[in-house]
Amino acid sequence: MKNILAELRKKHGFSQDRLALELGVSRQTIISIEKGKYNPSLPLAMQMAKKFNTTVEEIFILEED
Amino acid sequence: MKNILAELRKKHGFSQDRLALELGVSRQTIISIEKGKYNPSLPLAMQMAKKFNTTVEEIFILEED
DNA sequence: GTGTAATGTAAAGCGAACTTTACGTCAAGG
DNA sequence: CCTTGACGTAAAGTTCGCTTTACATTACAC
Repeated sequence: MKNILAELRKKHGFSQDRLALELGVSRQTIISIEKGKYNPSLPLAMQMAKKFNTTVEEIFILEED
Repeated sequence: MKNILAELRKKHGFSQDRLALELGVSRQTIISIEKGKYNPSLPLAMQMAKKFNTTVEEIFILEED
């Protein structure tokens, strides 16, 4: 899974810290997801899509196994 | 989080067993998600959307806290 | 040069997602 | 009847998502 979260976040003028706050998660969580260390949970992914007025599929790219 | 997975699955003529097989997860996982016991991981949710030619947002409904 | 904002790493701990195994129910068909 | 398919529950174990804390780096302001 790749994602364009960092790009989207910057485009909307958020710091990692502020985004974390608004999504109700820790800054570590944002960093780890942006860096591809792990995938967000489904509800978190959906909150992100909602916040940036887009869809889960546009932020996260499903790759083949 | 609510979801219409069971409905979609039946509409496409899959048993829980067969869907699990095609998604590469256990039948327990399908049952638990349909019953709302827990949320799927993001990649699993996206595979489901892909399989049913729809989007994550149409299968899973984000609720407020 | 000292502060402070933004980004990053690391590690320990907790609960959630998922697996495997095993057993129970109920309906339909032979 | 008895089997077989589809659905369900339960419990124990592993891995992953997320938290908290603490510390390092870079860059820009004053």
